[in-house]
Amino acid sequence: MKFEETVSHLLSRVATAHKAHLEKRLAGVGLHGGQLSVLFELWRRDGRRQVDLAREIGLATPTVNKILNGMIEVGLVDRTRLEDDARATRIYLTDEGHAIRGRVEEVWLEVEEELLSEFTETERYILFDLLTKVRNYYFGIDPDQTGE
Amino acid sequence: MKFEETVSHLLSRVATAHKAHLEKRLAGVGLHGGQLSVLFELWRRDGRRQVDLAREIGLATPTVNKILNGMIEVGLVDRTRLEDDARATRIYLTDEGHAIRGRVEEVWLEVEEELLSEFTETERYILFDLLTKVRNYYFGIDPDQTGE
DNA sequence: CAATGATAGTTAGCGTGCTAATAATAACTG
DNA sequence: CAGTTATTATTAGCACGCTAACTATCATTG
Repeated sequence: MKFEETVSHLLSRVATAHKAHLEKRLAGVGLHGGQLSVLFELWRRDGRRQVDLAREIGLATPTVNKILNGMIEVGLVDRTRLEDDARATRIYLTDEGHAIRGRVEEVWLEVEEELLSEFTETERYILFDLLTKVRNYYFGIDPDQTGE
Repeated sequence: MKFEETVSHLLSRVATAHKAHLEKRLAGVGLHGGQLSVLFELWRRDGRRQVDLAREIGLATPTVNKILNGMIEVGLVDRTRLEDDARATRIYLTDEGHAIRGRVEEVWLEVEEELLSEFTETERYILFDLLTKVRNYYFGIDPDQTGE
């Protein structure tokens, strides 16, 4: 059997390569990959609970917790306890968390453009469309029916 | 700016979701994701040096080293020192390393079919083609010219 | 209102990826 | 052939993803 000719194998290779590539580029603005995925969500809406962030990003809560600890250390976000629910916390962007957005967008556009330069206009559209389908496939799977 | 509408962001989401999905499926045959990528390469050709495996798979040598240590522990491969070069080692599949192949192929076909069931015949071909382009983009970048 | 169950965050521990730094050996060069 | 350079494997240490297990709190229900 030729594993190399499967979409799954291709996806795996592309996945790690893409992540490694992003990591290198983000180093220029002092960010890590995981931090960026959280920032994307916080830039959309501030002051949410960790569990809500995690669900939206599609990561496990311990993963988000660890990433947030790192972000608090470098001063990108603050963690505030809720008054009406002592279990939960709200995550707020600091001034630095807001300020870094411009630089990140620059890098992001560069990365996107460099990657897309390999493709024609039509291919870009199709690639986006097909990847969206793959994403929906994974995030559409009901977690309760995932296991056996 | 809408990060969600970039291919890079889509790729990131799909990347982690796909890897997590693979990991769950592979648990059924007692394998981890990294081990599988090494197995793919060893099934193609046995008895290669770690550095050659790493280059072919597209991983850093310390990463491959760690994965191999785990595989030796569970008895999938053996590590042999070269006689004519005391620095290098050769990695050989054990009987178990060969034997597991059938079960892995079954799982692999399942995963592939389930994912592809979302797509038409034409879309599958295009998806494979576009992902191949992305892979070539990342692995075609000359490491010497990567930096600034 | 006491007991039970659900929820939020955290800790511990593992596998996978990286870079930087070491040690040992091979290869090359003056 | 002595000294430098290059190569191979390894170690240490970090980020990121997961599950399992724990604590604290809230909600529900007897």
